[in-house]
Amino acid sequence: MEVQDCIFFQLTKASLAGNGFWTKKVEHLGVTASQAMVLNFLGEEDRILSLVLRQKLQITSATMTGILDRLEKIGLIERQPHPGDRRAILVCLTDKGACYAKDINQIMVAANEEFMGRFDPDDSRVFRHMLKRVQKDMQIERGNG
Amino acid sequence: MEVQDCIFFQLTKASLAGNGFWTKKVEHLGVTASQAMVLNFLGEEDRILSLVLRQKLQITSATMTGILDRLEKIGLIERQPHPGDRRAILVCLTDKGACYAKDINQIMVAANEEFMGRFDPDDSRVFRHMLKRVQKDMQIERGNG
DNA sequence: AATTATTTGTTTGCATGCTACCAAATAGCA
DNA sequence: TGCTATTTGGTAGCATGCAAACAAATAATT
Repeated sequence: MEVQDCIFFQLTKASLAGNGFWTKKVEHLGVTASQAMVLNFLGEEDRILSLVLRQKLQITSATMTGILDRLEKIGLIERQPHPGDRRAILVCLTDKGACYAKDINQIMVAANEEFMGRFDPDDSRVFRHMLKRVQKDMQIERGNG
Repeated sequence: MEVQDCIFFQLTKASLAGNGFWTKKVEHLGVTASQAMVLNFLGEEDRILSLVLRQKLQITSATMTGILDRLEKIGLIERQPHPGDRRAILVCLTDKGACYAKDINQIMVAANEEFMGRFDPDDSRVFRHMLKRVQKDMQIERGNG
């Protein structure tokens, strides 16, 4: 079979295409696609356990560490100690980070509409449904790192 | 909006899930998901221009260089000079690489069937169609690197 | 209370992916 | 022919992603 017909190839390329689109929408803020996702999540639930954050975003702790390092470096988040558990960390938005998170949420809504708007609504619905199933069925246990 | 409902997030996660599935199918050969894609393509068209290869696989020359380096290191491909153009390179399978390519193609067919088989055929069709559209519409000019 | 097991986040090392830049070779045009 | 533009593959630097190994802290067990 040809590579172009391989579902794994198609998934990879579609993902990179979507990611490129999303990157262009947030790069003027000086953040990457993944960083923007983290900020958006913190905009909903600030002062959150790092553990919860990475479970929601489905990334390993190793990946999380790097992203938080960079967000902290540019002054958008802070790591704060957890009062009841000295192993754990609370991830908090700075004032600047909170502004960014607000912007990013609006950008995200608009980008999703722009990206999906040109497709047939029924196709879009099936597409979303399939993506979620693929994601869930294959989901790996992401306990620790 | 929530991150989980963001199409870019969903695409990324579905892609990683699919990639993880594919990786497991080929890792016993000692190659990665991307390396397996390259080998599979060479199984169809051996002794191919590096340029053509990276256009078909839609990767930059920078990425291509790394993948070819690693495949060459484990003795599955060779870089050969192009007779008519001293800038260009011909990518060739070794004997061992040709065997691997053959195996990988069979694995690919089986993995695609296993991965997609559990979905409704109509949904699968829409899914494939949407993936291709996303990929094509967003396609970036990948001239050089 | 003391030992063991688990959890949390970091570090290390690897493989992709990108952009930007570069040297060498070829192509095009004056 | 000689100069410029383009093409080709490579390098450097960065950001994710992963698994595996760790230190520190907490939980569980004896």
